[in-house]
Amino acid sequence: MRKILVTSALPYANGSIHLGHLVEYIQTDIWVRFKKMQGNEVYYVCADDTHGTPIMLRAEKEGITPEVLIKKVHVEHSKDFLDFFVNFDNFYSTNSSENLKLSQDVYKKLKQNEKIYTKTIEQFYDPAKKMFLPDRFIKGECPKCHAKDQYGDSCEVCGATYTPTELINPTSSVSGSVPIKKETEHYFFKLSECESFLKEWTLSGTLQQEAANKMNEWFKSGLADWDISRDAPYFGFEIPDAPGKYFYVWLDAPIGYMASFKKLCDDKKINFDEFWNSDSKTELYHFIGKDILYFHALFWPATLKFSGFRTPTKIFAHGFLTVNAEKMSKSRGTFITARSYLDHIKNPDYLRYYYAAKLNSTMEDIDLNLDDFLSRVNSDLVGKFINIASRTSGFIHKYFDGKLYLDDTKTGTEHISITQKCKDIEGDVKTYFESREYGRAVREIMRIADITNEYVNTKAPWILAKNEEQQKQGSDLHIICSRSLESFRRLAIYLTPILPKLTQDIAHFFNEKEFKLFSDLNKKNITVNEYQHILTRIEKKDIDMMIESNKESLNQNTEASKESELDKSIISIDDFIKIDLRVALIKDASFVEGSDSLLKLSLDLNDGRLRQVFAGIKSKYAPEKLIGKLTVMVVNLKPRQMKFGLSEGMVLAARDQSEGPFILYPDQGAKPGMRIK
RNA sequence: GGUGAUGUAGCUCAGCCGGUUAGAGCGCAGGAUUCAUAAUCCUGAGGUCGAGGGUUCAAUUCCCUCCAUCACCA
Repeated sequence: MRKILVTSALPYANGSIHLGHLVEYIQTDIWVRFKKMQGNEVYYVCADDTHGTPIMLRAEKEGITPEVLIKKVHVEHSKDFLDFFVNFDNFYSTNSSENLKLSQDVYKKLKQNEKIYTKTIEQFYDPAKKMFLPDRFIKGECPKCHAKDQYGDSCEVCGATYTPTELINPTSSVSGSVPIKKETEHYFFKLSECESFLKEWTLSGTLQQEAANKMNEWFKSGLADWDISRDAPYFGFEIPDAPGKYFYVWLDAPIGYMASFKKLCDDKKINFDEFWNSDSKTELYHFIGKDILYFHALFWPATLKFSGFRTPTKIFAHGFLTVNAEKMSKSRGTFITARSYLDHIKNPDYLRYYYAAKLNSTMEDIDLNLDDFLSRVNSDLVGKFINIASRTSGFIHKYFDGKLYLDDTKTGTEHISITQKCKDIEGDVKTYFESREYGRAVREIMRIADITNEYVNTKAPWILAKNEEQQKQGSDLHIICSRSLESFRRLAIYLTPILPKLTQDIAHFFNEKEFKLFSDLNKKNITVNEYQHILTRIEKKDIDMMIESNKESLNQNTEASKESELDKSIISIDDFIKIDLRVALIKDASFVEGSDSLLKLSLDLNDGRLRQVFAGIKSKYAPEKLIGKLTVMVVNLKPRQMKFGLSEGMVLAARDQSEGPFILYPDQGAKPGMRIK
């Protein structure tokens, strides 16, 4: 009997659960149900991740406190999980007294172990809002490709990564004001000192091969210390003895696993220390998405290790969900929330089945192909699996009072072999569940469902039933239908971790409350109720409507974002003023040797020096025609080193695809050096 | 840009350490059957295993290059 604690990653309390989240919760829930069916002592905990700037700002925007916001979201999330049969033993919140205490304890121990230090760093600060800004709340021009409106950490256009300080013309997306750089003291965790421990830990079978490879990459580039503090205002936990300093959300989030479990322990009288002491003999598994591997495979074990707790037994990372082979998209209607699925498709077991059929133990992405989803669920579950009961139980009920006949001593081997085939796959199915190769498990189970259908077909009980002799106890008719239904029951038990609701209905059909343990497989006296439809097919129109409604509800957003795109192309007077346009006298102009298009201009702004500008106007203007004329020049353009020399600005000229360039001349009276605005 | 992963029949995927005519489910075509929610069963068509090189007696399977897609870059 093993003692196991399992977690799924904490959903951020800033948005709804969607089908992408559900890959992980369903994957974990299947595993937990499986381990419980084996009779192990298993606890599955999770919590809302409630801290951080985005929560704080969203609450403010909605005109409520963060506490009210996260409570609202917690209710919503809890309902979603419940309705998808994600069976947490406790679904808690990181904003709990348990988490506060544990976070501070962990921190104090890290400090005692000299793993914490402070350092003054320079960060962007929003002077209007009086707060420091996380990278993603600063927008500006990419320093590499000069794409506008990029986040403070990376450019979505060219993919460059940088620090917010490198952005050109940064603005705060909180207040719109120009952020200033400001010094502040931050608290750091000495991750760099944990390298040897982490190498040992991550490379000792705690991670999937691919994840371990990823770790190696990170080790190669060296581990940087981890900034664990944020300045007020911040929605989170204050750092002990550090007024105005808060734990960065990623510090207290994983501790939320412990806190959620602590609450469960207090409620259910479970020994918390047995699971978390450094010498714990229990097992601890974290299911996560591959995107947060860094936090769970580096920070988290290091934090635990150096605060005196046990480290995770294994980290199970999975890939992302795509819908119809593409990233979930709001405009395509494939950004589907859990609630929207429930509203339209209704039965969560369909999705659980489909995910299970595609899940494996790797970090590969999985695809929800909606056409495939429809046909797979309908043909596997309804046509193939449920059909076994549907086509045979009528005879059992009609002639044999609902009782199955499973006496091996009076049954021919060809019939027994159906039972045997079910038994044969039991070991493999369990191994596949254990190793999270659910797709293989499903394939095996469905293979036997096929064999059972073939068996029924070959034996044609409907023909036998016409013979009165066959309507007696122990007849071939009785045997065939009994063996088929027993096979059906066994397969249902195998499928129980995946399909909790459907298999519970099947249990009821067999006059049982539920399939609780794999030992239920050995039940001898099996009876069936009259068969009623347990499962209906998915209808194409429901899927279509789901997509359509997600499009609809998001069209407004799309339109809003289109509008803001337009807004973005409009610049303020302040932006325009930044361009220093001046009247310039062309003192000299000449051809440039080696260039087909350029003229070299010498421009006078009446400020005591001449500026050299290269202009691509050779095709239209002879140098001598230009000398002595006035034109318009951008003065404060960053000088650019060209092959022929430094160009200190540009002159303006009009052109389109077929004509031009035509340079600009100011009206009479304008003088060199005059500002144009 | 760097790193990693993926690319096998219309669709979704399996193919371990290289070895005879490359597999499954779904879909499709033809047939059978009527117990079952037109479900089931049988038969069949469909793939130059992303492209090009290389290693080898032999490569979908190993190596290199390229192309495409995806992810990560704290």
